[in-house]
Amino acid sequence: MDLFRTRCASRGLACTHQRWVIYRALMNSVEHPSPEGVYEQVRREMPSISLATVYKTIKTFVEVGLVREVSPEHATVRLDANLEPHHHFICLRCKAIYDLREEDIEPVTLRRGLPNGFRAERTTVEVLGLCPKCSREEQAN
Amino acid sequence: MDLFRTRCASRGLACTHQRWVIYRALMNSVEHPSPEGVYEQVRREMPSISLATVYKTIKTFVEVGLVREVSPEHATVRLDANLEPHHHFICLRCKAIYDLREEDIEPVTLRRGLPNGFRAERTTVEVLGLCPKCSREEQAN
DNA sequence: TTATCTGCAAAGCCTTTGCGCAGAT
DNA sequence: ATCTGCGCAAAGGCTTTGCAGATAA
Repeated sequence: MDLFRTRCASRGLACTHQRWVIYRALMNSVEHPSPEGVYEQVRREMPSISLATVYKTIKTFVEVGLVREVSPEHATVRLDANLEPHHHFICLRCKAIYDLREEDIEPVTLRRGLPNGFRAERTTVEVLGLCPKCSREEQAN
Repeated sequence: MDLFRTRCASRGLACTHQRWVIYRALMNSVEHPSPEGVYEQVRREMPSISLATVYKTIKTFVEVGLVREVSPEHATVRLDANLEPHHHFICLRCKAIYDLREEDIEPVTLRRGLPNGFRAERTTVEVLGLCPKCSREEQAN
């Protein structure tokens, strides 16, 4: 709680009850909830909270780096007619997606296997970085 | 074109001009277009096509396996309060996301480096499969 | 006290759906 | 000829926004 207070202060955020409850919901969840899921959870403790507040708060948290989105790099649906197994390079700046051939990446191996009961089917690797164009433009700044 | 005709036939799909143009747009694009992007592209050749048709066709193609979505495994936004570098296991059945500790996965290495001009910043691995619960339920069927 | 935040309701995407006509088999 | 697919417009989700009252600093 004090930690949360400090973290808000250092980012110039007001430490409100709503934000604290939402933050706790995020910290305590192991299942990577959706905004709706956060809302459900928070509502148990604070039935009057609005979904809009949850969305706004999540956005704020992501912006100040208190929370991350899972794989949000390519924001909208993207299509791939290449059905061969392969991996992707995603440009963090322009969101372009490039194919990486599977042979170009060392096979991913799990060091101690998955926890009991989990069954892996396939593995994909996302390399995040800057494409040539964005890399150049970034340097120009 | 004949290949496309065959592929449609084998899946019981009518081989229409619209589908052919959309399929070509997908095959010829290297940038993993969004549905909007496909629409833009297709419209150059067929200005009368409707966005709804593009969506329907894409959905059909994905269903019959002619095309894939890039990382559609966890359909909606998912949040992560764990800011440490780590990877994810995604259950293909229930879409649950579990953390995999970074130390449990061999570091990903690029066999021959990225093409010229690309700069990598970080790499994330997604292991796709079945979680214990879904694994059990799948076997029960 | 002043600036920021919350809740509400309305608006904005993106995507899907229903239906009648057109086109493929 | 029959069945499937297309285009249109309308509806459906999810997410964002504007504003007035409430709360933190």
